[in-house]
Amino acid sequence: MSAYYQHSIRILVALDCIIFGFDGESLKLLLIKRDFEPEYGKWSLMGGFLNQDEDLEMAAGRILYNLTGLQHNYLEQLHTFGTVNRDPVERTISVVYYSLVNIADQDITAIKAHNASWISLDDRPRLIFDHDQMVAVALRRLRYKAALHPIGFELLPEKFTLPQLQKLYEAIYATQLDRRNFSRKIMATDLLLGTGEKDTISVTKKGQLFTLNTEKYRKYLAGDLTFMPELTELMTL
Amino acid sequence: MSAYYQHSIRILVALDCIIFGFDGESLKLLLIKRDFEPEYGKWSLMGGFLNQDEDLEMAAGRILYNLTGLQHNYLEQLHTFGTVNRDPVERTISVVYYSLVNIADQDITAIKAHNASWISLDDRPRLIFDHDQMVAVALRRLRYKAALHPIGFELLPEKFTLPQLQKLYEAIYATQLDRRNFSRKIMATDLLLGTGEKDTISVTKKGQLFTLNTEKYRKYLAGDLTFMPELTELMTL
DNA sequence: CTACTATTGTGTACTATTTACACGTTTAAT
DNA sequence: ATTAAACGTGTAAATAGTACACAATAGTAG
Repeated sequence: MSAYYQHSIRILVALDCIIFGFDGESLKLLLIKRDFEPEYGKWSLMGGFLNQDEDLEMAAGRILYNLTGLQHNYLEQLHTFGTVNRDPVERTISVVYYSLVNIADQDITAIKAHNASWISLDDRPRLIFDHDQMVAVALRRLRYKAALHPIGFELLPEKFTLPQLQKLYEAIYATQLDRRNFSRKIMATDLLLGTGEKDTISVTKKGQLFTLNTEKYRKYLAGDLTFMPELTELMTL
Repeated sequence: MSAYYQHSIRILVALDCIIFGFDGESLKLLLIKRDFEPEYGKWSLMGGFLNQDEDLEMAAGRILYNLTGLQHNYLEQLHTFGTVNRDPVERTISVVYYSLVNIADQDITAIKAHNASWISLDDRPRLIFDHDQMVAVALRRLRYKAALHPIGFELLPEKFTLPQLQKLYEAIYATQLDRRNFSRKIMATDLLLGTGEKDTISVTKKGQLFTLNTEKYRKYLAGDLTFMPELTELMTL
């Protein structure tokens, strides 16, 4: 080993996951009430430590899988937090990922086993360490990203109606959107395929159910097309 | 110490800095030709290891300062790279920052001492480890960010002309912009203050020199205003 | 010192996009 | 059958973006 490396310190590398969900009304976070030390009894994000033979992304996926039973979700690295005293037990840097999941797909048993629950962003309790800061950064990133790329769909079930999609965007940006303009805008992207089926939930007129046009969707995600740039104004609200 | 922490591994945390500059013609990177091991003689980004009592951001700033003699530059965390075998010597994760500096302000002695040079993005040599990937991510981020926030100014001297600013944007996005529309667009942001002075470089008609309206600039950076959203199309080119 | 060239500064018409707003249709409950 | 709530589609006005034209300035060549 090179002398260059010899004198440097080795420290703990944690991973924390911010897991967003949407229940049709408000944006939710999957948080755990800790039944282990340190900070027993307090609320925190789901986390863990990096293993020896594990890439960062793999580790984040493992933690997400353990908690939710979900794999192949939208998972993106957010930021690395490394203030000296952020973890009072031992110097630890935390690589934070955020994930978008469809609440309906979750594994309830796994979630209960971890003492986790879905909590509305607005009602969330104070979290341990710098986890509140992590959530704030994640929300900003979600707004940033969802304005330019159609990642919102990751939060919805396979089939969804236009009003559902609109409610989601309104929840993300904490704003009201014009139903008619929203509809035209979304339809112009060619991202939705009508299924012919009708919504079963709505009490009055039932909306048409759509699925994602996955081919177009991939193009948008790859960045060949941008989505709703006019929302960029709301990114940092 | 908690048993929870006991079994986890501790690993090396490196920092690498991607330093962008602009010489009036093309975007440049400050790269070092390594006169030390490992990978002696090859090109790489400027990097180092995290110290015990150092925040991540401080460490990145230290590395940047050591190389360029510059402080208080634009410095933003980019991404953390942690593939298992990214560093063949020992498992290391690298927290990567990117910085925008005004080439004219640099400390030439410090740069020479580190065997560093400014290299055009287009002519850059192959870099060690995963540094090429880091640069690719940084360039994408720069394009993303510069379309929505006026960070480009960080690359220019205190006083600059409109044509200089335009050349910068053309370099970042590898595109041609209409001079007249660009001018109107920039002026509408109210970000520039005319100094009355004239350019000294230009051979023919000398353009007016501007400085940043720092008050407006801060508002834009804070995200209260967005900059050139129509460029978002070019973000991922 | 005049004509020429390259580059800067400002203006205007045209097109596309966004926004604001209206009316008819469907579903279920009374 | 009537009513209320929510869906679906349309259109005009305002805003923003694009394409293009011409005059002014500073150096250079003859």
